[in-house]
Amino acid sequence: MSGNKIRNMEEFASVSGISRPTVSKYFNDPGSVRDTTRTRIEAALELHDYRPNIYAMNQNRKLTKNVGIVVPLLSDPYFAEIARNLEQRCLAAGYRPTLFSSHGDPALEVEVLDTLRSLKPAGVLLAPLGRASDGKALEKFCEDVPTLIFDSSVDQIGLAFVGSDNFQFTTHITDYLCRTGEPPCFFEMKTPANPNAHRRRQSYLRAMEAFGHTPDVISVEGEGWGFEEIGLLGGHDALKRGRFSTNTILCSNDRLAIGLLTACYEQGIRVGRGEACLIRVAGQDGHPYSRYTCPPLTTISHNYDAVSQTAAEALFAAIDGQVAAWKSTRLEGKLILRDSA
Amino acid sequence: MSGNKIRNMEEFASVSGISRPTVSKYFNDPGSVRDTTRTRIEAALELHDYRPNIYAMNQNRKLTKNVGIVVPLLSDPYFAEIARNLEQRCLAAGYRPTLFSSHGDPALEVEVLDTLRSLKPAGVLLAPLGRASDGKALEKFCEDVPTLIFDSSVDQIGLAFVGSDNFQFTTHITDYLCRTGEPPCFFEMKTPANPNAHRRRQSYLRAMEAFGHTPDVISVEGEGWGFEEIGLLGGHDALKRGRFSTNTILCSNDRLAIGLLTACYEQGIRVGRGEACLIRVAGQDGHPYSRYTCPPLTTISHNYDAVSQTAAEALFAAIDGQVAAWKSTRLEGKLILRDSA
DNA sequence: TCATTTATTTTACGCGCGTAAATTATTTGT
DNA sequence: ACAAATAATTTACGCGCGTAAAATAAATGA
Repeated sequence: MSGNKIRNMEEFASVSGISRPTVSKYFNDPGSVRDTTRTRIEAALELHDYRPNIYAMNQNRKLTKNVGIVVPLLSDPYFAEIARNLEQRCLAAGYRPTLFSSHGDPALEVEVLDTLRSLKPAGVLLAPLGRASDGKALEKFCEDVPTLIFDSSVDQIGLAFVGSDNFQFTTHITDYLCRTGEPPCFFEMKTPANPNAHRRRQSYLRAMEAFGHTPDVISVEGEGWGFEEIGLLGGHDALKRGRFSTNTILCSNDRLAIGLLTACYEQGIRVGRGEACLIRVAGQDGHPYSRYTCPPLTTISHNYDAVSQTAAEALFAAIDGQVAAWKSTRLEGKLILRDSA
Repeated sequence: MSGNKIRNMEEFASVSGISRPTVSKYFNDPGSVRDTTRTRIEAALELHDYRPNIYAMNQNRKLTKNVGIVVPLLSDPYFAEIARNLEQRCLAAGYRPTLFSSHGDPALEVEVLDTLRSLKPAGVLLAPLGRASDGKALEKFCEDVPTLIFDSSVDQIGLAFVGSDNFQFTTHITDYLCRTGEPPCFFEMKTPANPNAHRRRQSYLRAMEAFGHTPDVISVEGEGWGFEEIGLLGGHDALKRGRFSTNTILCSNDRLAIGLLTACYEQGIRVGRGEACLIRVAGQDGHPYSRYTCPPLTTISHNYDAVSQTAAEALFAAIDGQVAAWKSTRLEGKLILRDSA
């Protein structure tokens, strides 16, 4: 930690009594040098706090240790949470993660990929914007950089896809709602940003048919990623116009549900499964804030840990040279019963 | 965009008919070359999509164009929003921002600073964890790297401090609450992570005295950054034990208020300013989700734009060599009246 | 037009490290 | 103790660019 300043690896090598190439080897993989050598290097490291210049390191390395993590919207706690999870797995595996957000903007998404390209990352964990993404740009990027797609799938690009099983999600929660009360209608955005939304609608329609009920989809207007606001405005509108055909509303996602709950509140409509409640509302995603809505939101939650782990491990395996055919992994969600439905 | 691949600046210089050092100059500052030269370079750029190797660039540059943005917890939408704002200002100013989160962990905060150091950034925008931060480490970092502290101040370190005026925040909203109903009691964490919390409590005490009311502070247990959970549990406890001396509760921050609102809901206590409401609840911060609580939360909001702008501009000025004495800028918040109080 | 200012080119060097090949030292197995 | 396997060292080169100094060219001004 103290001692005289070390300028470069050459100097550090000489003070530690090891040759520079060996020191270089150590920093690239501490396990690749002999125990006694490692001990001596680490002892010297304690005294002189030297760190290799990462720019010089990455300049010549065919493969950097960088991993890019890209999400559509970092201010969405769902993505923030999954990004955090992925970040820590990268660190644990010895990679240097860098976080990027597309901020809901396809042009920014392309810029992020461009920036990422110049970082020469060993791999990228990418959650695309979805429908609005520049498909060509994504595909080209995936050809150049080992990329694992997560959360929302776009064709068969990249190394693999890892996400949640939206069919299972919606089927499961629809089933629950049917068994415990009136069959639900489905509250969604007319033009969702995310392809998962389509799967959820389809799955709702199928499930309702399978259960012998008549489906009813309420698609509200609204563009962009301000889902709560869209749910709020669309909810107000639908409530005023008596658009909900049953007392149970399944929302396409939790953020929409959060907005709808606020609309219900503002119209004095009590939500929940109690006696005094007029309607039931359920969401999908297991959003970090779903616990704190009023009433707390019944939802079906992503398996954050499993999604992150599967995605990260698949990427690391690919980086390590383990070739595998493109594969789509969709993990099941878990029903979280709360007071809203 | 198409054309044959350019390997390095040498090749790009020759295809564009300009010397390499001039091309290098262009990439460091496009405005520093003659118009005709710039035009020719940009024309060549259209044809050959060359991008300088950032590692080679940064290796020898005394000052990179990197700017680090560090927040205590990126999954908190408040920090996510301010980080996004800062990020875009950096990009607009021609810097390369990189986002970091301490994830509420002092050890991680130190690690982040260590990582940042090796990035040789031109400057850093740092929102410290606060009380839990390793003060020595922060101070040392600020000596080595031009750092602007924002959100929560720690001594007089770094280039300057930019944040909100917590005294004004609390005084203002306390005043509002007193004028419109019963004077508020104050709901806070006993051991808050953030020094702003102390300022808010102090300010509440002063304001109450100034207005001739008796203050009442409810400090709830709970460690860490799960404020909603702390507000929920502490709220339940305080409600059960009749700890609130008035019908008006001012929370130390919005996330705590979100938890408290959920506790109220779960105990069947109607919140708001209407006839049927038993208590009023207000928050502080202008959290992105405060609009969607039930009832929507009355709060006093940070001036996100002004804080970001002031912070970013102060850092850029310092990077440009404009020396200025250490200074603390605290911006006023704006009262946002909603239904909760 | 000529001197002056400003931009560009040429030349040359170095940054800090990766990496490959050949050599030497150390460990391991028997 | 000796051969074989493994690790470390020496030597040497190159990556892609920044940057400084000197020479040259172009723009500017009177």
